[in-house]
Amino acid sequence: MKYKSVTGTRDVLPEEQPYWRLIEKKIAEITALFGYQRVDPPIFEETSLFIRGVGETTDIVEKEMYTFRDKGDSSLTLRPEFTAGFIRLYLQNGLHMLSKPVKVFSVGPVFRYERPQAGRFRQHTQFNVEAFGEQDPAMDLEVMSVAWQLYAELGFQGLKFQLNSTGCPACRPHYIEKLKQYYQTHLHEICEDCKRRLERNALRLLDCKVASCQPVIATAPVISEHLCEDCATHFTHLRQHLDLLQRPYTINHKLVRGLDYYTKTVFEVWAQGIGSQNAMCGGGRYDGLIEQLGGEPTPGIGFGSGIERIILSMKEQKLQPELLPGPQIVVAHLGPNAEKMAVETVFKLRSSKIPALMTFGDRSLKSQMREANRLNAQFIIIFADHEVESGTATVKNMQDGSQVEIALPDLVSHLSK
RNA sequence: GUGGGUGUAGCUCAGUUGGACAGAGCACCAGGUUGUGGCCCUGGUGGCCGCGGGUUCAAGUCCCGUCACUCACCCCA
Repeated sequence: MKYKSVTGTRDVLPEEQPYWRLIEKKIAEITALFGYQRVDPPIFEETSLFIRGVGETTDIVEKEMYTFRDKGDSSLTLRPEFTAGFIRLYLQNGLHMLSKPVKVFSVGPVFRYERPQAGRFRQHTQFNVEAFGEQDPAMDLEVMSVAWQLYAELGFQGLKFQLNSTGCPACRPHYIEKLKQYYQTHLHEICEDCKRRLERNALRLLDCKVASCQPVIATAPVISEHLCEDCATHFTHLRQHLDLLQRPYTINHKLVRGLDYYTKTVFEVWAQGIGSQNAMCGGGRYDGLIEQLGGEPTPGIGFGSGIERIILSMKEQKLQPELLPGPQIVVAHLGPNAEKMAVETVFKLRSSKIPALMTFGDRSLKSQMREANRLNAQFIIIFADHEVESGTATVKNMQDGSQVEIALPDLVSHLSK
């Protein structure tokens, strides 16, 4: 085969379309229910937007971005995430002048040059929700609930939030310092990756998966005990809201986000039978990011959820969407005059909004019927010599096998019943 | 970037210690009913056995390389 799809990309075939249609429908319904408006930023932006937005020390920026120069020698990058582009859109189009919060969402492809594995691709489709300009913990609850409701309506069982606070510039540095000090006293016990993390991204130490690191993690200082008063109060109120709604959650001290810009709330939604690596979504608050990208100091919170992962999980959990409807009518024909009648009829049916298709070529009636059967047609209309002479159509019900002869002028009204 | 597994028909896979034209099921096409589907039966289309090199009288089978897929790590949705 000469051409094949690029590593880490995939084709969505007809069999999978019902999943996509269902998820798109639920997204449209739920975002409307919560009052979020759709925006669609372009899929590439100036590279510097992502470098500043995502944070300089993460792998995403260092080696995972699809960065290229265009013919004008501008450095552009296929978006590796949504948030930075959203903020640019928000600032550029004056959405920041609207009353707060400004609540938006989008669905579309994002790109990262990673090694593909289960539920991970170089191009994947992300559902992203953001709320700008509101710091009330009830805002956090609302954004989290959008994600929750999507998975609940798709039929996932045993949903649970994983929740943590990652602090703010006032308190996090102190915590990180404590964490580093602690790890300095356990250097001989930790893995090589963790030694690297200690220098680069100390919070990441906490979700190391190496067995020998687990005892060290277990007795490490916990961030929720080192929050400043502002962050601690915010966290407490969010938990009270979750309790109020009786939404199950686990305080997960090991839950940290890879991107530098997160502050306070970080969360994931887990579903039954799905491991921590298959969190349905990841999100959190980023109260400093908008200012960092050139706006007024503005709080923000959002999440991203990979559609391919949702579908993967739906398949694992045997959550099947309804099949998309097939054509109702197949028009079969034997002989050249009959084919002309078939052509006219199939167009007439479609203009009456009846889904119809005709068979092509000179084929036996048997094979045309097989095709109708395969397509799950409700009716097959047969044209041959007899129908041509009498100006009628033979209409056969594919479910019960009954058939009637209908005068052509009455055909549409007969089938509309 | 690191490590493990796997590459044979459109799909799922068999191919015995290297040995004769490379197989099955499903799918597709045709016939069994020259105007009637699903079930059944018969036949057919379809493979440089991922690619390149090597060993050998002989390679789908063994060796090396490479690419791809896949799982895990790193990182992250």
